[in-house]
Amino acid sequence: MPELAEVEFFRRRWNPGLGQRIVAVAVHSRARVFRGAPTSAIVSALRGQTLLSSSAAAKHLLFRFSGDTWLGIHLDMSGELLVRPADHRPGKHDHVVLRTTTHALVSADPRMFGRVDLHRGTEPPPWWTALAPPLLSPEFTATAVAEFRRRRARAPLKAVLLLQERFPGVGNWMADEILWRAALHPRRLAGSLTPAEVRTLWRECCRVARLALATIAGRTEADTPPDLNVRIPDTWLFNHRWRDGGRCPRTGCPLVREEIGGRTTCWSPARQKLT
DNA sequence: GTGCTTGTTGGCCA
DNA sequence: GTGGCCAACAAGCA
Repeated sequence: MPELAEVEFFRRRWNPGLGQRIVAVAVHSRARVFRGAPTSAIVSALRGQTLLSSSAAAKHLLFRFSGDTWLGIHLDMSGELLVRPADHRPGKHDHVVLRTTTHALVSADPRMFGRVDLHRGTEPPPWWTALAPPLLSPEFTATAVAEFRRRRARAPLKAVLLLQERFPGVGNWMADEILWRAALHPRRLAGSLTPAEVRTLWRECCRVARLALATIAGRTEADTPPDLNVRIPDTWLFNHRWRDGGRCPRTGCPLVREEIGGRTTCWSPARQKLT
């Protein structure tokens, strides 16, 4: 589920642990999420350390602890971070539980496509520094989008927007939202865009990232993912994309769903033309 | 039981 | 070498 803004939302969920000492660590030792780091190393590295800060970038989370210890979490499709009372008993899908004296910081992931990584050192791990510049950074320019489009000229726009090396944090629904706002058909080949269309695409990438962060990342702790749709205005494609018989909020015409680039894609034929 | 699922990766192929 | 496409990963839900 989590894309850019949802990842940021989950990052904030662990804020009650900031500045707190981890008094105990519980892990689900056989879970697939630990394929990047042995659970014994995670337990011994984090126990007794203090959570100093956290960051979210693209679909990744990085938590910095004292003792030059870092915990990376990728939530992938079904991961979620939670805060529970200190005496929380781990459920079936709670793979990491970091206990402070007041809270339990929980990382859960039913499908286990996500991963948990441990890093030791004064600097953040290499995979973190190698992430593409965020959509809202000065490095994410219309020129960079134009250059990338030239390299991926023969791929449909939908598939191109999902490439994290240029559009970090963009997932399925964000890609559809961006193309819908830019009035570009998801099947258009990236190489076919005019310079003006490239600029529009870039602008809508930034706009959707900003809107998503403002709307989703700032939700309160009481909000849970099933309530997500409630908070999102009906003027977005988001609220209509999965509903059978959904209609385009701008034209009122029926929406279409089809697989493009290997992913279910929703668009408004009245607004997004192929030619 | 069947058929879906908002992500990523590696292997295959053009 | 580059880039597009697909299956696989695993569990829950309708």
